[in-house]
Amino acid sequence: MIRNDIADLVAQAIRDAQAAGALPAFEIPAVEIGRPKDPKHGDYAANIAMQLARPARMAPLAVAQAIIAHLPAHPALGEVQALPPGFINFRLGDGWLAGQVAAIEASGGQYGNIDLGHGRTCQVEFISANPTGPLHMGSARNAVLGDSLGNLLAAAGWQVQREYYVNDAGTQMRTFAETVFLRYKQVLGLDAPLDKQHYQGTDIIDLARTIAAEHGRRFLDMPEEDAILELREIALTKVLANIRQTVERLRIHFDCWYSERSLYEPGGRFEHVLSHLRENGMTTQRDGAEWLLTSTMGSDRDEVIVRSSGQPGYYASDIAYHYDKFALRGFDRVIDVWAVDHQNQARRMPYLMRALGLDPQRLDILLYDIVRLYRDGQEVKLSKRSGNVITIDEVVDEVGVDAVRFLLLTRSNQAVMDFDLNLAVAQKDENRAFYVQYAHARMASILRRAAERGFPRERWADGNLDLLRHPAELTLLRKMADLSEVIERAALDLAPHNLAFYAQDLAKLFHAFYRDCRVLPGREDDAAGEGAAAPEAEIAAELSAARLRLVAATQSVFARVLGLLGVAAPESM
RNA sequence: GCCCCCAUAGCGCAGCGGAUAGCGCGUCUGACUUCGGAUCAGAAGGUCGCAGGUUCGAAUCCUGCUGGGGGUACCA
Repeated sequence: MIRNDIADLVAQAIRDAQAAGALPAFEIPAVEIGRPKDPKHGDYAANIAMQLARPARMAPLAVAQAIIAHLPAHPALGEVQALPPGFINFRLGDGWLAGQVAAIEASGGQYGNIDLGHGRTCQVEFISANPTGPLHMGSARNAVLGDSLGNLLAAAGWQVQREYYVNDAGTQMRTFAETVFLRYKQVLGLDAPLDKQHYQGTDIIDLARTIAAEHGRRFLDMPEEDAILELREIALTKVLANIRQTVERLRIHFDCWYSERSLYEPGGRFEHVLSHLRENGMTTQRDGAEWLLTSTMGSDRDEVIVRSSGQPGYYASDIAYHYDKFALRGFDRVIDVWAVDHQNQARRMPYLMRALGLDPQRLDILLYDIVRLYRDGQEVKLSKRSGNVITIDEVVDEVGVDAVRFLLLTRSNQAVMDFDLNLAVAQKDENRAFYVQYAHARMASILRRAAERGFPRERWADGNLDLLRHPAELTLLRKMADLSEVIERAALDLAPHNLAFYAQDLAKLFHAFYRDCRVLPGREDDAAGEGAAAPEAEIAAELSAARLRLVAATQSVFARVLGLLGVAAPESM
């Protein structure tokens, strides 16, 4: 990455300046390279001279000049200058920028990739919504964040595994099964009122109707407990099938669907972990329950691992599941994507990790804030209890996958998201997904046109990139050269929204280039011909070839970024 | 009570301790006989919630306060 190269060059220059006596001896701090906002300050800036002013006992500007005087040459660098109060500004060379077209072509669609992961394994676990009904819009943000994060980490050198944790154990599942049973009885004409704690959603009526159609009245002719258990399995299968379908529509693929219940099978993970913890003296009996001694790991309290009833406690599944992830399946790193209402649980995870003898640094919890849905300016309240739910499928039907994915990625994770169904569906200026996709389609259109006008790829594939010197061309190239830094920032912060903003910026710069720079040989050719200057016509064709390479390269960068976001890159629209 | 998150232009939001705080929408004014006008250019619009502190330098870090959201159980 060019920024790191510059940091290395500066550190080297300081050492050389010290060796030459231009700077006094002092310990060299880490060199930070920033990005100036104002383009006239160049592409990169170092503030090191100001930091060194005190130890060097020199004016910041003089330090900066001494560093520049000893700066080794680098092919990417153009002008380098010192400016008050002591910044060193670096400008990328035009030739190097133009050469990025070739670098993009050679990257095989992987331009911008970096290597933070060094091939280590990283599991991203996301969605993991209770399988008690269709996925609703709250899960959509989770889905899109998790999936894009997976793409991003893969681009950053991690070996990514995507996992959906199926909460098919516990009391929620029990309540769900009871609700299905009651609805089933209702469908068959029996009086079976729901209780307050049961799921009120009408989707379960449909579910019960289907089950009644397939299985008849047979669940009425067996002990109620048996009926509930059997219905639980049937309903679970159907709900999961529905969830899988929705997930596919969102263009998400999970490598593994992990059953919570499997943790509690005889001889399963939970038993294994529990005995492991007991052997290590990490549990104790108190008030009839068994507690995990997280207080010895820095927590303000212990956690119940086995309730006095004999049932596993709240954190039992988390303990067994994460032990499985790290100690048994051996992921180097795990990221759990959770909604902000799990913040307390998230805060306790590091202590659980320590109690398990695992390094908490290997686990990241990505907390994101809620989604508020609006229609016609009115908030649509989601409430599972009342059964008022807007499903992902409904919104995708209305808005389309691309708008849903893009819009959900245009907020930072910890900002509340207001999602207006009408705006998203309007597909006008408000919809940024369309703006970005339009830019890609326009590039595709230009390349199609070139071929139609007898200028196919073979004729411009080796166009002379040194002709790319127009400010609009160079600005576009600068932005593309940024991609690896955007990927780095987004991967380090677990913040895919950086990519969504980058895509918009890039689209804007492409449109500016399109405005200022004619790509296809057209009127400019004719004008040159009228002036009886045949060589100029030839130059126009060469310039056109260079620009076609630039357009094709830009298109591939766009496809890449849209791919990381999980948004389609259409050839036309 | 305690803990976490949020507060930036009329509205919606970006912004890794750096230079004149940006983007979109909205408003106003403009741009197609030429590659996609689903586009582009220009203008107006800010005491970065308030008050202190750290720093050569703070929207960014620290403390306190105000306002909004969330979390705090042998419930999941």
